[in-house]
Amino acid sequence: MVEETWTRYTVSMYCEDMEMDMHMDKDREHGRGGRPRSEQARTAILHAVDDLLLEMGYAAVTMKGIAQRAGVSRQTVYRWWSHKAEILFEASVIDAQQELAVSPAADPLDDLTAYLEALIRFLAHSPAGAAYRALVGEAQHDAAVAKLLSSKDLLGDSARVVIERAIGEGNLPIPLDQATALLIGPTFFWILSGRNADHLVPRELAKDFIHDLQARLSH
Amino acid sequence: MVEETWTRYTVSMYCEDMEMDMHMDKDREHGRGGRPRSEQARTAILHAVDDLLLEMGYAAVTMKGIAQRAGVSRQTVYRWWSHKAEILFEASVIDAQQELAVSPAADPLDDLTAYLEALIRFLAHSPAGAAYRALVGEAQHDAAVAKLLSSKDLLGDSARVVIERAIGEGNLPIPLDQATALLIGPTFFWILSGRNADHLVPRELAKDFIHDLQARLSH
Amino acid sequence: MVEETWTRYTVSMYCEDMEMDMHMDKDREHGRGGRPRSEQARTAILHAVDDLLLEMGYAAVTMKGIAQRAGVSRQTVYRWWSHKAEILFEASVIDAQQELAVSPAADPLDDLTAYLEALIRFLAHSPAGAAYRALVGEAQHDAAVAKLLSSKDLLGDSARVVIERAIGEGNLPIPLDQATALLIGPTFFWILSGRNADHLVPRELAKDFIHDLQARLSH
Amino acid sequence: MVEETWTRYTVSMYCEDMEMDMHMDKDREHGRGGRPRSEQARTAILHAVDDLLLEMGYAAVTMKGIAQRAGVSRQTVYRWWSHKAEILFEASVIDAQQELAVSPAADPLDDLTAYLEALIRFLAHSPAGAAYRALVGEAQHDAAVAKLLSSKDLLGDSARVVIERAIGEGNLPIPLDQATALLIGPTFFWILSGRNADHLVPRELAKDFIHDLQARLSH
DNA sequence: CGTTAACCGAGACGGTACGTCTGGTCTTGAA
DNA sequence: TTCAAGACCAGACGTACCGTCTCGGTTAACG
Repeated sequence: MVEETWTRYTVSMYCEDMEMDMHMDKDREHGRGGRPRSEQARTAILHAVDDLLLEMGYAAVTMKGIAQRAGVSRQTVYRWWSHKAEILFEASVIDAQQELAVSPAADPLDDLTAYLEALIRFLAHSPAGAAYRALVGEAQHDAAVAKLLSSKDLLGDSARVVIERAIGEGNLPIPLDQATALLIGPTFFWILSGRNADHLVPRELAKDFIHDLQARLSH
Repeated sequence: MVEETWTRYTVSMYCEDMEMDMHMDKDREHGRGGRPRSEQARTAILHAVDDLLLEMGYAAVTMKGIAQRAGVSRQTVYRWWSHKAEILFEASVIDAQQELAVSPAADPLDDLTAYLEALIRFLAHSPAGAAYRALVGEAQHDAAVAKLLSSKDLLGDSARVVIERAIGEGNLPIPLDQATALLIGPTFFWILSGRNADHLVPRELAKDFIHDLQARLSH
Repeated sequence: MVEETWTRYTVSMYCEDMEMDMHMDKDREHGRGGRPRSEQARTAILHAVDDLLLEMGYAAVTMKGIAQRAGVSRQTVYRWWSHKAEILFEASVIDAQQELAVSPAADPLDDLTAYLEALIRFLAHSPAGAAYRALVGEAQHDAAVAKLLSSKDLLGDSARVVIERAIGEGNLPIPLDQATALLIGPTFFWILSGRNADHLVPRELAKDFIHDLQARLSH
Repeated sequence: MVEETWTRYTVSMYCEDMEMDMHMDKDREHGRGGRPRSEQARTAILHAVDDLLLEMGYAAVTMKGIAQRAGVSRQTVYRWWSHKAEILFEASVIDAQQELAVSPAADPLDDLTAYLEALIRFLAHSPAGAAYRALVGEAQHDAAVAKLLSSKDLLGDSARVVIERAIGEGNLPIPLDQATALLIGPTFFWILSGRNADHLVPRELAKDFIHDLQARLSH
């Protein structure tokens, strides 16, 4: 099952065990009468956003431009998304989750290193990462975008998974949230402050993270 | 020499021992004849930007709005600054530097803790910090702003000063730049990703940083 | 036969002795099978137009607004009327005919005066008259509305009846059509050009009309 | 002197003895600073309205369309005119005045006949007349347009001139305004109600008008 | 002590995105 | 087949800001 479901103005992610809900959703939402939403229009819009971001840059990602590129009425865009940030988010979140999900490694250090490599690749080189950085940027001066972003903690979630797997939540001397900040923070800062991502050494950063935890344990 | 040029002409900091330079500057720039630049207009614009950002939020910071608020012609704004990012930067950089400069403490841990407290205060609560976060945001999808920001590494510079003072450059097992990322990163990520700054514990973060360095040394 | 067709299907007046026709109409239109047209929807729409015109003004008379107000689907409106002019016409024509029909008076001058009074009341103060003026307005730049209006010469018909009764067609020195223009024209112009209807003196206008005819006779 | 003057959002007509005022107007309006209004843009817009009305009909006369056709920004149109009715009015009023001004004839009957011929030509066949009819139409359901039209009584003014010349105001048994309604009314009604203008006989209408006045005098 | 060139305010200009609105059409499921 | 509901495309609405461009008027160093 590859379908996604959505509700008006919210973004619902792909989830295997959601099939049943989807049926209910559709029935509830569609509620008796009315032309059903055009799946074609929806995907055309999401693709248009992706394409525009890649080809023309963030400045060209415009509600008007999206509609034009998607061959869709402007009203249709506004009907389902309030801001371009919402479209951008929905268009990139699936890719982002995939790019940030790393398969487990035997060694905890390898595991964390692999994750940091993925994180760097995502933030510095991936289109989805570019969208994400743009959204983080907007969030700094737009409360609506900030709320949108906080509704789905992409980076935090992905880091939590890896940390739990590599360290084990029971072994953590600090709350999981703070651990994610220690793991992600230096890389996040390095890239968002415009520094060269090639100078980052994932394995060293992973080691730093482990040393932190060990030092905190021995207190 | 403490001065740096990053606007079309010159950004003059308010340092007493700079008067002479300014004279020279003026002479050089001014060519022969002509009305000199109005210092009154310049400060009015910078104050207008500050005020607008505080009172009306980032959305109201508009070239048009700035000019109106400053009681200045739109042309006069464009004559001296290309983007609103430049004005915002110039308007907040002095405050930022002051807020990020902490007086030395006896103990390295106290020193670092004091710095992190200042950093948190700056990023999470200060108007200048709000401006800085907005600029970092813009930089994610505007190369010009990115270049502007990288011309004056506010956070990096301030951290470097403290690290050198607390640790000593000779004692560092890693390049200074990477050390700043370890120190700043977690806080930077925490705040820019919209988390509650009150949950940060500066002293623990400072300890983490020191442990990192010690662990690296013992390798 | 009192019925006239001018909409796509049929405009049915509310006359008791028309029931049979309606039945026939329905049968004819209905073909075989299918849900019959909802009389409820039809009257709801006509009433909605009336109400909107009165309460919100002509600008609010919108196909969408009519449907909403009538609690009816947009499609249902379009199914039976092409333009909003058609609905407006159908909604006001009955009222208009009643308002323009004056009971005979003993004296020709009284008869004509009574008619002109009704005409002024209709054009200047009646809701149906407002609708009619709006339609005349639209007709100036919309051929379809012009054709619609000319299909039912409300003013001309009502004037013809009165003139025939007061003067007698045999006594007319000019064609009936031209006589109606002489009778109606000054009032029509006065009101449609935005002048104050209170300044009109129906009895004097009636006298003018009679003098015209007498002068023409004596030639 | 062929220039016109204008003030913001109002229409000022051509007037010989206005030269002096114009100077004052320009000085006053332009009031110290600011780029002066582009006469080129203004005439381009007025011509565009004329052209669109002729070529594409009233439906195509759109603020957007006008701007596009005139090669002018939309904002520039809105800066000087609120409604498209204002532009239409300003664009056609000069032509209208010229078309409705008839040179005096020896005989009063000839004078009035010539005027009615001009009136019929204007209302039924002239582009300026088409614009005028459209405006009268809009005025029936738009108070702003009604006010605009009443600010310059095109038809009334032209008729008054002729009546005064042909009859003499002293000889009128009724107010001048009412006389104009008697003269214009029948023709106005005939054409605006969609009847064939060729069936009008100006000389007979002129006679009717004269007979009216004579009959009123002899009371 | 007048030139003169760059400054300043005001504000009109062409462009273009914004978010909303209506016009018509189409597609559902129920009656 | 009609109905209510409502999504669809198309495109005009009026507003806002962008960056550029005239204007008339000011001002201080230069000659």
